[in-house]
Amino acid sequence: MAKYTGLSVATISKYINGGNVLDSNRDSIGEAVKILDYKVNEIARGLKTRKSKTVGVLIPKLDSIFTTTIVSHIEGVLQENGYGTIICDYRRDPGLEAVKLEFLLGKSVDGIIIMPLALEAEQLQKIIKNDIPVIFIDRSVKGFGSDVVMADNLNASYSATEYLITRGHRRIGFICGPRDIHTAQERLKGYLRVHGDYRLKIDEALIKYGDYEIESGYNYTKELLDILKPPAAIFATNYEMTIGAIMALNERSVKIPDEVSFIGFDNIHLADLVKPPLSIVVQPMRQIGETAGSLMMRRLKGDRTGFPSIIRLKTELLIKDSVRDISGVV
Amino acid sequence: MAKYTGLSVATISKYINGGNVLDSNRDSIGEAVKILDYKVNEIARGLKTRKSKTVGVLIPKLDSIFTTTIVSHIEGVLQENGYGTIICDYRRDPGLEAVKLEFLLGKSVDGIIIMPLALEAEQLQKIIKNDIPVIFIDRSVKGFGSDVVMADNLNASYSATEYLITRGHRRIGFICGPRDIHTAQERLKGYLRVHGDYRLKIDEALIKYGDYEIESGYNYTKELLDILKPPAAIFATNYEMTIGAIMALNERSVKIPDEVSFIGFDNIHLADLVKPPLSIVVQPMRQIGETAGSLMMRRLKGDRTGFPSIIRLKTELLIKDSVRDISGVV
DNA sequence: AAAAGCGGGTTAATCGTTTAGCTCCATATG
DNA sequence: CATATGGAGCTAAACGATTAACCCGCTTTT
Repeated sequence: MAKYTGLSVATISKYINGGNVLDSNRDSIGEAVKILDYKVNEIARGLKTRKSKTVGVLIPKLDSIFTTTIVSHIEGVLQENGYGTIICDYRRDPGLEAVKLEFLLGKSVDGIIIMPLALEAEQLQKIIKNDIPVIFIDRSVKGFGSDVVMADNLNASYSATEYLITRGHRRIGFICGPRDIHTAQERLKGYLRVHGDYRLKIDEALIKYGDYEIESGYNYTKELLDILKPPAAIFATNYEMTIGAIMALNERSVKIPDEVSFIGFDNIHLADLVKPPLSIVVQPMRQIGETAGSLMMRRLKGDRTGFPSIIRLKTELLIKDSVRDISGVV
Repeated sequence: MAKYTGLSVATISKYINGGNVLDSNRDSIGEAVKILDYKVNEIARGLKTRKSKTVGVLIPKLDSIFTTTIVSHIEGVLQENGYGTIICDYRRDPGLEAVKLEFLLGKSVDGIIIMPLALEAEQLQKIIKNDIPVIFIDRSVKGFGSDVVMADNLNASYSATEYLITRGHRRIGFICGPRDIHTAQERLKGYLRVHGDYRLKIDEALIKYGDYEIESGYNYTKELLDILKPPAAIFATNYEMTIGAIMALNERSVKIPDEVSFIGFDNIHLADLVKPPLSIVVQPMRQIGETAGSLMMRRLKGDRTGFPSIIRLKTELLIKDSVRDISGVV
């Protein structure tokens, strides 16, 4: 390049990075770029600027629509800004989670977006010594002050449960996520709070702690059906457990909503696939991804306004035909 | 590092890259690594070796289990080998497809794994001027000699259709993918070939060309139900169209398999979710991902044996209860 | 005993950028 | 007219590794 134009590399660097260059030179460099098909070598640039123009995305699993839809939109925003997205799936393995986090840092990513599982603040602190931006999605890590983008899980669960209550349901089976996951705690809180607000007693037997996998949705639904006074409604609180619950209900030939009313989570496709169409809590996956992506871009540009910001995005309760109104029935 | 040990950087480089170093020095360097918490700067290394230790993965959509499961296993293999996976979702947009491909190359990836849509050989040739390894998954690009890893679509479709035929079905609705996609062509070939082998006539009205989206599965299923002599069985040939088909059948309250027999594709979760459980053609997603990943690793190591290799992986026909045996019925 | 071989080290160039600091020249200012 | 001012370009040093070329001294070979 320098040779072709007869200019020094410094001038060319100026041209590329928008410095002052004479029009005539500007033209000749532009021409050279075309002819030599010049592309900046981002690696060399990265060495100098200590920026790799990539961000790492660390997620628990890549085979769940919820996660991948978010990732897809993160990737979209980042790519528009010239940033690459290095993805790491830790397969819900706490060991891998830390390993892959280190791996990402080894690749000198400029920022990290994490959907954490078992990661703890201390550990994070140790692994991430340079202060690159970290954004959590869906869940946060206690004691680690950082931006978080998540759905408003508490209200999501509150209003779904409230919907059941106002339709006359009093015994509502609740298939919850793991006790140690923040999202799950929030969803449980919503369930509990609405019971309090409506002065309803809580029957612990109706609360099942699953592990967010199909299997547990399946097993706990069966358990719920088997207790002495089975619930008149079941609320499954994530994508996979919704699938499992439906499998169990189908297997037992339980009629929805005649015998049991049902509300699921996330699984918007599923909603219309089974008969009758299911009422579903829908998380704003696209919005979560885009918000996380653009927040990351802001942080990468050095804008620390509002740090650490906790962004809760509204969920939607999609009403279909899987809930029976028994409020009139005595 | 060099300062700490009193050795030259060259010696340290040898240590890192496995050259001959005196035991005593080896120890002291090892100690220095610990104390200084030294990590090789892959960017600097990349500048010299012209390797970024990252592989680009270009896919049409990140919100389909089929794709993401594959990506997840690709990522797994690559990560084990120290390679990062930069992902790009082109959202089934041919424009974006080329743009993101260039983007990936701009990030100096060492190799590229593509699930192509509209990309053509010529275009590819132009974009990829340096001869980095390219591996196609699921579909190939005509005229571009490169490794391909895919499911054996022809046989998959052949045996699913054959299964229907041997159960007495003669009019089999076939919801095919787009005419210009190789995978879809292969699946169609299987359908046609088995008809030939069994000396059955083909009714063009039973073949619907969808676009691999839910919507088209839904619409074409309805169309199939509406023709004068509707098919006794329907075979949907991808994940999304299987969902759509089931939605349509549900909406029309068509009983499976009493009124219509059904075989779906890929959607293994769905299989048990609906009543009755669906028979499904299952692609070996994990195997596709792992094969593509390790093939990429081999190519990156310079092993060109068998190039270009076209790897077809066996699919499985998962038999459940959605097909009625009418071979005895006259 | 001299030559050859080799293990283990060093030096210095290099990869392709960015950037601080300098020079040069033209224009504006007092 | 002498002096600031500042635009545009250049030089050269970095960034942190790899690597070719070379050197030293010990062992082995003849």
